[in-house]
Amino acid sequence: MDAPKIYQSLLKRFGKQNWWPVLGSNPEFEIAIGTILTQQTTWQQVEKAITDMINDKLLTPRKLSTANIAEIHEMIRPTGFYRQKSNRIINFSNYLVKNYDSDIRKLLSKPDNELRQELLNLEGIGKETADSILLYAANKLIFPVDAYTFRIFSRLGVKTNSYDELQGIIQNKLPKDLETYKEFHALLVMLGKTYCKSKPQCSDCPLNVSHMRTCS
DNA sequence: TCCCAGGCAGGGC
DNA sequence: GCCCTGCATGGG
Repeated sequence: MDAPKIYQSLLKRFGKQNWWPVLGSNPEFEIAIGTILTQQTTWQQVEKAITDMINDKLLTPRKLSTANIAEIHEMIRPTGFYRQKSNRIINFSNYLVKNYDSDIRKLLSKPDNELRQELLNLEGIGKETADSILLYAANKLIFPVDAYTFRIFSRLGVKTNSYDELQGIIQNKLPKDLETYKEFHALLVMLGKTYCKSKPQCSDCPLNVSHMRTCS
């Protein structure tokens, strides 16, 4: 059972997920900030924080780069790790102001490899966050590998803890199509939340049950 | 009460 | 390179 078949099963079971939801008028920047805020938390908390920032007209590189840090703390507190995340989004905003005239699209229009490496050099942006920005904000054919993806593929027999290896396996099998990439990542998260927490919950799993029962 | 969430960085080895 | 820990709030 490889990536395209898993994708079809999940799409049939859960339907389209329509990631990445955007609430304001600067989609690319909002998605990038969202990828930082959503680290190790739920989307519901991120939505609260983003809504607050939009209502206070704070969600622009210039505003965030000069805002009172205490104000940012209050806005994003629900997402957890708020002191680290504040520093990360301020640093990212400063970077855009200084190097890209506050226009994230100038950064996102760079070649894939160059852009990815540049994102990885920024504080608080690791592989999954960088790849989420590449896929959802820059519309590049790059697949983000998250903890659920490791867990699900491991239970299906693809046992690796190498991000690059699993990403390569998925990208080699998946149709080269943006919507497929975006939906498959979102669907894996949906499957994981529903059936694949650290303790196996395999009953009624849309994937092959005998495979999923080999959970560890 | 305990576990978990759409990770990352830094240290030890 | 891999493994561990701190970071923090909120919901089930």
